[in-house]
Amino acid sequence: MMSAQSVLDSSIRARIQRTPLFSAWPEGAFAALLEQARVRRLDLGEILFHEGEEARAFYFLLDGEVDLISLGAGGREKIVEIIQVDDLFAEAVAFLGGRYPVQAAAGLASTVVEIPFAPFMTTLQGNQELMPQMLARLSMRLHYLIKELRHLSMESANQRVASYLLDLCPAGGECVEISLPAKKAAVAARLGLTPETFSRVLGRLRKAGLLRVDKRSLQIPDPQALRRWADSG
Amino acid sequence: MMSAQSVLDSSIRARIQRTPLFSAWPEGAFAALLEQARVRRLDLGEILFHEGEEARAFYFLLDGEVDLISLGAGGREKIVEIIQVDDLFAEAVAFLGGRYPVQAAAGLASTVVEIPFAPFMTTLQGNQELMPQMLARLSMRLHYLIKELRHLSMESANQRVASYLLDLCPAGGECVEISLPAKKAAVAARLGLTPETFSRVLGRLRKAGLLRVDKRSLQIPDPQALRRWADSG
DNA sequence: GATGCGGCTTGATCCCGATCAAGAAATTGC
DNA sequence: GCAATTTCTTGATCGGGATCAAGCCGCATC
Repeated sequence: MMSAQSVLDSSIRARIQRTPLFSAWPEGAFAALLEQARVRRLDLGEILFHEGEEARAFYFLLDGEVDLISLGAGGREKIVEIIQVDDLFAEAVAFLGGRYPVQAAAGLASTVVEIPFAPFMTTLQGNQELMPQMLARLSMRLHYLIKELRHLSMESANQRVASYLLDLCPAGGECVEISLPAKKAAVAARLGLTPETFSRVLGRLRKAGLLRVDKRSLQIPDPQALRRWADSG
Repeated sequence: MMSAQSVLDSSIRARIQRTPLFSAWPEGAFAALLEQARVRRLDLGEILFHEGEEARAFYFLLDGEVDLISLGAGGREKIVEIIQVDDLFAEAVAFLGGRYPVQAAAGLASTVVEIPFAPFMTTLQGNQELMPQMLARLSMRLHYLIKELRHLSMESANQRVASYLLDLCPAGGECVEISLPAKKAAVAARLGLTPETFSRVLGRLRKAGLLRVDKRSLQIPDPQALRRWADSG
C-alpha cells in the first residue's frame, strides 16, 4: 500500500539539498527537479522496487529504514546495504542500463522522496559542470563494494562483525556507545551471516569483555583491543 | 625488473584508441596523452602497483596477464579480476582518492602501457563532453562488482564455477569451445576457491557429461543443461 | 495475570569447502 | 632423454558456519 503527495515542504527540500550530490546544483534546476518528485509512504516489508525492474526514479529516505537486497537462487538473500535516514539511494542506477540491480524493501514503516530520472539526466546533460559530483558518488559506491568484497571473501564471521562494529564508531576516537542501525537479523544479513551466528559472535565478544550489549545499543570499552582481537582470532 | 621506452608505435596507439573510453577523444588530446605514456615489461609475479600505494597512472595490457588482487589478514588473497590483453585497467582509480584499492601483479610475463593520470584528468576537465564515457566505465565496474558480490555471498562452489564458465561463452548461442583465461589456480582464486575445490568441481562436471576438459580448453556440449545443473544442485 | 507473538539466544548436528598429504601429469632445464 | 620443478588431480580429515530445534525475554492485548 502506498500514498503519494505532490508538494514537498521546504524543510524536506533543505534536507535533500544538503546531500553532496545536490549541494552544487543551481537553485532553479533543483527546484524544477523537485517539482516532479513525490513523497511515498511504505509499510514494513513493502517493496519499493524489484531487482531487474525498469528504473525510473531514485530516492531519498526521509524516515524509517530501507534495505537493498540482492536475491539468489532458492530464496537466499543478502542485504547489500542498509539505507539510513537522509541517505540518497539508487541514484547510480541512472547509468546502469536502466534496470535496478538489487531490490529495495522497507525494513520499517518508512517515508521516501521519489525523484524521477528523466529531468535529472536532462539537467545533468545541460550542466556538465555537475558531472564531477556524480563521478564522485559512483566512485564512493565502487570503493564501498570493493571493501565489501574483501570482507566477504576473506574474513571470518568474527572479523566481519568486529570490522563492522568498528566502522560504526565515529572516526578514530573513543566510541563508548554505538547503536545498531537495524534489528539484529537485518544486520546479520548485511554481514552475510545468519542471526544465530551473529548472536553467537556478540556473545563471544561479551564474554571476552570487549563489548557490552543492551538491546540495540552497544558499548565498546576498548576499540583497539577489539581491533587486535579481530586481527588475531 | 622493468624497462621503459618512450615511443609508442602506431599499431599500439590504434589498439588503445579502440577502447570505448578513448574512441571519442579528439585526436590531438589523445596524441598528447600518449606522449606521456610509457611501455613497461613485467616479469612473472612482478607487482605493478601495491594496494594503498599512491596512484599516478593507469594501464593498458598489451600482452600477458595481470591479476588484480585484494589482500586480507594472514596472507589470504582474492583475485578480484583477471585482466586480459587489450583491457584498460585502474582508470577508475582516478576518482578513488588517489590510492590503488587493490594490488596488480603479473600472472605471466607481460607488457603494459602506463598512462599517467595528470594529463588525463586535465583533458577530462577541459572537455566535459568526455565525462559521460567515464561515467559509463565506472558504472560497468559497479555492475561487475554487484554481480561478484552476489556470486560470492550466495552461490555454492558448483554454482560459481558454472556461472563463470557460462559467462565465458560468447553471448547466447552455442559455445562448443572456450578456454580458461589463466592457469587453473588463478581462476580458482578469481572464484574464491582453492585449486583443489576447483579441480573437483570440474571433475564432477566431467563425470556428469556436462564438460570436456583438455588442458586449458573446455567444451560445453550443452550450455542449457549446465545452467540447469547450476540452478538445481 | 494469562496468552500470544516477534526478536533474540543457546544447544546439537550437519555439510561444504579448506587443509593436509600424496601422487600423476605436464613443462622446463641440462 | 631424463631429472627437476611446477601444475593439476585425488583422497582423507577437519572446522566454521548453517541448519534444525528449543527455550527465553519483552511487549502487546485482553
